[in-house]
Amino acid sequence: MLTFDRSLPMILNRALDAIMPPYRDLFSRYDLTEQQWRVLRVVWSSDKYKSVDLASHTLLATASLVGILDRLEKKGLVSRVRSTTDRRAVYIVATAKSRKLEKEVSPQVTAIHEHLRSTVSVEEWQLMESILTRISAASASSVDLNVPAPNDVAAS
Amino acid sequence: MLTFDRSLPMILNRALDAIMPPYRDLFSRYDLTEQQWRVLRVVWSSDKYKSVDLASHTLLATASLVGILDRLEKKGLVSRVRSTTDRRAVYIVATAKSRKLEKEVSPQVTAIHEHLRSTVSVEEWQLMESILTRISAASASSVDLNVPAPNDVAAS
DNA sequence: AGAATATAATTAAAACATTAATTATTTAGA
DNA sequence: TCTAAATAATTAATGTTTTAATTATATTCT
Repeated sequence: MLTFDRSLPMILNRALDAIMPPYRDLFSRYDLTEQQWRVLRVVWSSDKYKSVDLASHTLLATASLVGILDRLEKKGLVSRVRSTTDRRAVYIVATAKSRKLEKEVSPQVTAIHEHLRSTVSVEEWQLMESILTRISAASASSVDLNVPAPNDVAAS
Repeated sequence: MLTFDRSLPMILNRALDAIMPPYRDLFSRYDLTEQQWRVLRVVWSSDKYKSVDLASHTLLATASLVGILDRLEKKGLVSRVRSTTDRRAVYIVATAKSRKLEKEVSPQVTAIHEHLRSTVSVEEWQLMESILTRISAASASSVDLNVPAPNDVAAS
């Protein structure tokens, strides 16, 4: 029988609960939140990023991004540049200051990750990753099934 | 080389992002949030629960719990009963109204879970669960290492 | 061209998260 | 016993999430 403790959401939340504290401790030493770090990580990976692309890569809703970007901008870590070709769009770019931060923090993040990695074998790690990826993919596509196709018409 | 996309926090967050929408859709049909559901699930599993025990079973901070319980109480789904033996403690008990809700919603939650379960083999599911549990346990204990033991004295 | 539709970013409001401080009560120790 | 420390619940302040609505600009279609 399924107990609440062993439901997938609780398994995943418990794992996140267990692994995040070292990351959060590190980030807070640099006055960053976990979400701010997530945004920076993606911004650093490319020259330019639209908010909408940031959202998909960080798994943050665009509405949440607005406030996070406001605070990052206020700290001088990113700047917003209005696109000239599509004036609705805004590009988010990393500042020199944030590049310095990246060099300082990234190695420490890597160290935390390596420690996590070392707690199980390489094979187990890959297996876990592939299983979770498969469950995720299956869920995502089954959600899509509930969304009417472009030319779909309600039963009538 | 480690890419951000494949870090454990992102793998876990992506999985949660993929699997939660069906649960959230269901809960919102009953005007419940995910966290409210989590609290109810635990409250239903026993006659009495102190806030502090609810926190550990739901993975919610006690400070967050206060507001969630306020709203559940306002909806008439739980009530707070001050303990007579320890007047600091408050027991959270399920109301008859919330028991009705349980009977209606639980089967649908089970259905979502079974669908998730069916996307991978039983062996894979068990493996994933055990690997994540092991990583969680290892992280939790390594966090403890940074916390002074009861009789610990700072190096001097 | 002009109207309907779509898209990008933002705002608004309610719920929740996180950290630190506070209140009330209980327990432990000198 | 009386005080210091621990515990249970709460409050406060700041940051984030979620859903829905809004603004501005682009695109599509006739």
